Amino acid sequence: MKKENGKYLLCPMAKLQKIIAGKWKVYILWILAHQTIRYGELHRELAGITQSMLTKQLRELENDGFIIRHIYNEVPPRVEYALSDLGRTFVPILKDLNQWGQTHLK
Amino acid sequence: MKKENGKYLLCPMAKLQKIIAGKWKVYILWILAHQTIRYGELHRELAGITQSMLTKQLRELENDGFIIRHIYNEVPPRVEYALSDLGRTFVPILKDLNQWGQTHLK
DNA sequence: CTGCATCCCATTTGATACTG
DNA sequence: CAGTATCAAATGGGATGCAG
Repeated sequence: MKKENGKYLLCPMAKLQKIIAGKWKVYILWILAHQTIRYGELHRELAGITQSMLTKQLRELENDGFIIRHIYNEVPPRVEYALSDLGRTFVPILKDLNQWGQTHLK
Repeated sequence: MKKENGKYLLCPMAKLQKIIAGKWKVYILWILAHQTIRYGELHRELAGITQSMLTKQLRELENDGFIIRHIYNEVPPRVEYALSDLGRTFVPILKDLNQWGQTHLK
């Protein structure tokens, strides 16, 4: 590992950590990694999350550039969420995390 | 991805997420990934963390089986921290996270 | 040097009700 | 259906002082 000014280069981890720090972020990304999904279905998959929290997490992921929100002008309203290009680059890591968890956290 | 009872298998991620959720956990692991280190030096590397917080995080990582605490009966007291076998299995993921951050979070 | 105890604040998360 | 608003609760994190 490289050092700089005698300190470890922790910076690259900093932003990344904030992304996966939330209680639901990785779950949301993990679901979106496999499919585009509507708000309502996402809410059902994430048993336990409240609507307000889900909305908040989705907004943050959107602002961080990880996901894309597609609004259809229909009645009833329909909104779909999908990974962005950036989000897709993160999928291999999600798979590794999942694999590690299955292997080591029995 | 496999489903079970109509829900995604999020469980493997659950415990893992709690480990990396803390504000300092990944940093501590990242430093320990490269060397065994004393409490004091770790405290200096992690600029900004308070002693009580560092102690707390180290205890949690120890309880989770990620790190090992080695106490030397000396005066002045000396305590060294190192990754456990389990902790070392997590190093590749830490490297991937770091690499991803450097690539995508400029 | 290592690290515990106490108090305190900020942020995060949750419960509930309501709306276009 | 897909949210927003409001309030309450839990948690995380920090400041400070003390101790073996």
